[in-house]
Amino acid sequence: MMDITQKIAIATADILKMSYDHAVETHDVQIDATRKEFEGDYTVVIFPYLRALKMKPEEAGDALGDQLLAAVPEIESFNVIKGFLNLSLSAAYWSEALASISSDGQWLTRGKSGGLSLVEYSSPNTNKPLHLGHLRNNFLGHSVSLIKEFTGNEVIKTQIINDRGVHICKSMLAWKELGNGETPDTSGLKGDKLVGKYYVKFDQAFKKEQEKIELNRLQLSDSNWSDSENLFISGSAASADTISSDEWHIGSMDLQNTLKQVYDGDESALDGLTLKGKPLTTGFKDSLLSYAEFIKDSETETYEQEASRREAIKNNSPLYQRVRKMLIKWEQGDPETIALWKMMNSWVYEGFDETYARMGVSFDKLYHESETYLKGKDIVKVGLEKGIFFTKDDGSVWVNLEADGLDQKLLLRADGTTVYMTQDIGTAAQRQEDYPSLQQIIYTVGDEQDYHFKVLFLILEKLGYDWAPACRHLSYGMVDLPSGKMKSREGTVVDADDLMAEVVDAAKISSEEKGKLDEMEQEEQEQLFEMLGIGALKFYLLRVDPRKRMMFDPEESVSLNGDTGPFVQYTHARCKAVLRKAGEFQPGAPERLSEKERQLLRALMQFRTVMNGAAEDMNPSAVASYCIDLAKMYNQFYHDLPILKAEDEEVKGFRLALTKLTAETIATSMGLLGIRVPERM
RNA sequence: GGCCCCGUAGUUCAAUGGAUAGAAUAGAAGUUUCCUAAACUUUAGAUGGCAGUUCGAUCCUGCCCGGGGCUACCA
Repeated sequence: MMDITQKIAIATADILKMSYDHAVETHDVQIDATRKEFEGDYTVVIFPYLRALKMKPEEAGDALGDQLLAAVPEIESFNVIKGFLNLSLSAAYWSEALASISSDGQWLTRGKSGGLSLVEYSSPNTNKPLHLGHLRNNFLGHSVSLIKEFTGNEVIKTQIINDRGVHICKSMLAWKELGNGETPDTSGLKGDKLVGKYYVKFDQAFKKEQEKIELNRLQLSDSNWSDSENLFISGSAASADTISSDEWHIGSMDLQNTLKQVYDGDESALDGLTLKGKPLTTGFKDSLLSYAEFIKDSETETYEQEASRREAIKNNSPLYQRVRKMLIKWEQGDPETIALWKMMNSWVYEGFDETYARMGVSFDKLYHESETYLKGKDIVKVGLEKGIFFTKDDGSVWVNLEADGLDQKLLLRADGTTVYMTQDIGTAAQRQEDYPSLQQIIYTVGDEQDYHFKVLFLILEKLGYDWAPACRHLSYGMVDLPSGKMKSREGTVVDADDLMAEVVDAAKISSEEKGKLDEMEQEEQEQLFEMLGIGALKFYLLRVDPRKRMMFDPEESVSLNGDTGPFVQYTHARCKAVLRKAGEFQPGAPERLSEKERQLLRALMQFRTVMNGAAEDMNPSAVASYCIDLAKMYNQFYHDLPILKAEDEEVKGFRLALTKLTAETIATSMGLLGIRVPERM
C-alpha cells in the first residue's frame, strides 16, 4: 500500500507542474498531520508556491484543493486557512488503511537485513561497579541496537572492558595487602562491589600516605611532636587506618579539608583539633600550617607544574611504586599476578552479569583491553610507512590533523608504548578482521569524548577503512542529580543495583496501594513489579534526547504517573483487557469516524516513519515520545467512545481492530526501548 | 585563550523553517451506577538579550549574557 502522504505529494507536484508549470520535487512538498484544533487529516503547506502561482494564499489553497479532490479519490473534502490546505480523507480510506496495516505481516516486524553495524556500549572499568551513568549508556546503546536491527541492519552488540593498566593493579594491590583473603562468598558482597571497595581503599591509603609524606617534608626542625602525632605521620600505608579521621574533632572531615578551611581564612579550624584526645602541639600545628600553604600553592600552579609534582609524588610513593611493580609483573605474565588478576576479574564479571541481567541488556561479543591494548602498534607502523603519521625527534609518533581544523595527536610514546588512541585504532582494526562485512561502528560514549571520536574517525578514514565515514559516536550528556554532579570521590554516585532495587520496590508499593492484583499469583506479581520498576527507570532515562545533559530526580523516576513507562504499560494492559473481553472479532468499516479514531489511526500509521527516523538519528527518545503520544490518544479514545458497546457491529469491529493494533504497536515500540509490557496491571 | 555543546511554563522534558510554542509534574477545580480512575476533563503559566537571512525563526547566521565540556606522553 502506498503511503497516502506520498500519494498526495505526487499529486500535488503533478498539479503544480501541469497546471502552473511549476516544477517541485515530490519530497519537497510539505505535508503534515493536521493540528488538532483544525478540521482535516493532512495539511499541505502552500506558502512556498504562492510566488510561482501568483495568487493569494486562500486562492491558491482553493485552486489546489479542487484539483487534489479530483485527482485523489481518498480525499473527501478540504478547507483552507491562510497558507494551509487541510485535507479530510474518507471513512472508507481509513477503515481500509487499518485493515491493510493489521493484516500486513511486515508492518510490526523487523526489516530485511541490510549492512552489518557494530554497536558498542557499557564498556566498564573493572574497578568500578556500574552506576547511574552506565545505566543511561547501556539503555541507550541497547535500544539503538534494537532499533537499528528493527529497521533493517544486522547488529552486533559489543563492549570493550577496561581490565588492565595501573588502575586495575591498584585494587589488586589493596586487596593483596589489606584484604585478608576476603572473597565475595566470605564477605557476602557482590564481586564487582568487593573489587570496587579495594579500589577505594587504595585511594584512601594513597591519600593518607601523601599527607604523611608532605607533613614529614614540612616538619620544622625545632618542632616537638607528641607520640601520637609522630605515629600519625610515620605510620605505614598498610596501617593507614590506625588512626581514623574520626579521632579528629572535626567530625567526618578529612585533614585536607580542614587545612583548606585554614587557608581560606578560618585559622581557628585547627584550634579545635585533637589527636587521641589531646590538643595538638605547637610544632605540629606549625607543620600543618605549612602544609596548608603548600596546598594553597598547588592550586595556582600551571599544568606543567602540576604534572611534574604529580610525577614526583608517584616516584616518592612506596605504595605507588608497588603498584608499578605489579603492573610490570602483570605485563611479564607473572603467574601469581595473573592468577590474582583472573580471580578478581571473575568476581567482577559475575557481579556485572547479574546487573546486566536485571537491566535486560546483553552482548554478542566481548572485547578486553588486556587482549587488544597492543594491537594498534602495527597499524601505526603501517600508517607511518604510508606517510599518514610522522615521527618527532624523541621518537614519538604523531598524526597531524591541523588541515582538518584539529590538533596534532600523539599515537605512540617515545618509549614505544601505546596511548588510548592507539588502542582504539587497534580495536577498530580487530573488529574489521572479526567481521569482514562490517559497515559501521557506533560508539556509545559520553559527550566529553566528542573530540576523541572526531580524531579517531578521521584517522580511520586516513588509514583507508572504507567503513570509517559511516562510524558514529552515539554521544550523550551527563546525568545530573538534584544535588549536582555525581562524584565518586564524594560518594554521590548512584549505584545501579541499588537504584534498580529501589524503583522495583516503589513499583511494588504503588501497585499494592492500587490493590488490583489480588487474584494474581505471587510470582506473576513479582515479575510485574520488576517490569514496571525497570520499565519506569528505562523510560525515564530514554525519553530525553541523548545529546542533552539530563536531570535525574530519584523521586520522579519512581513515579508511575504522567509521562512515564508505567503510563504506557498501563495503556497496553488496558487494551489487552478490552481484547480479552471481546474474544474473536471481525474488523469493521464504519460509515463515519470520530476525531479521536482518526487521530489514533493516523498516529498508528506513523509507526514505520518514526522508527526509521529514530534509527537514522540514533535517538530512542523519539520512540519514547511516540509511545506517550499513542498512549494518550488511546486513553482519550477509550474514555470518549464505547468499544464493546458500540452502536453497531461495524463500529465495534473497527474500534476493536484499532485497540488490537494499538496494543501491538505499543508492545513493539516499547520493546525497541528494551521495555516489556504487561497483559494486566 | 582556542574549540565544542546547552539556555523553552515554578520544575523536568517536547516541537523536519510553518497555523494560537506542546506534554508532564507541582497549584486550582471537576469526572466512577458505564469496556482497568496507574485514566480522563477544565484552569493558570515559558522561547536569556540584540541584530540579520526569510512570505514565515525556538530552530539558520553574527554579536552579547549565562551554564557545562574538551584543550594530558591518563584510560
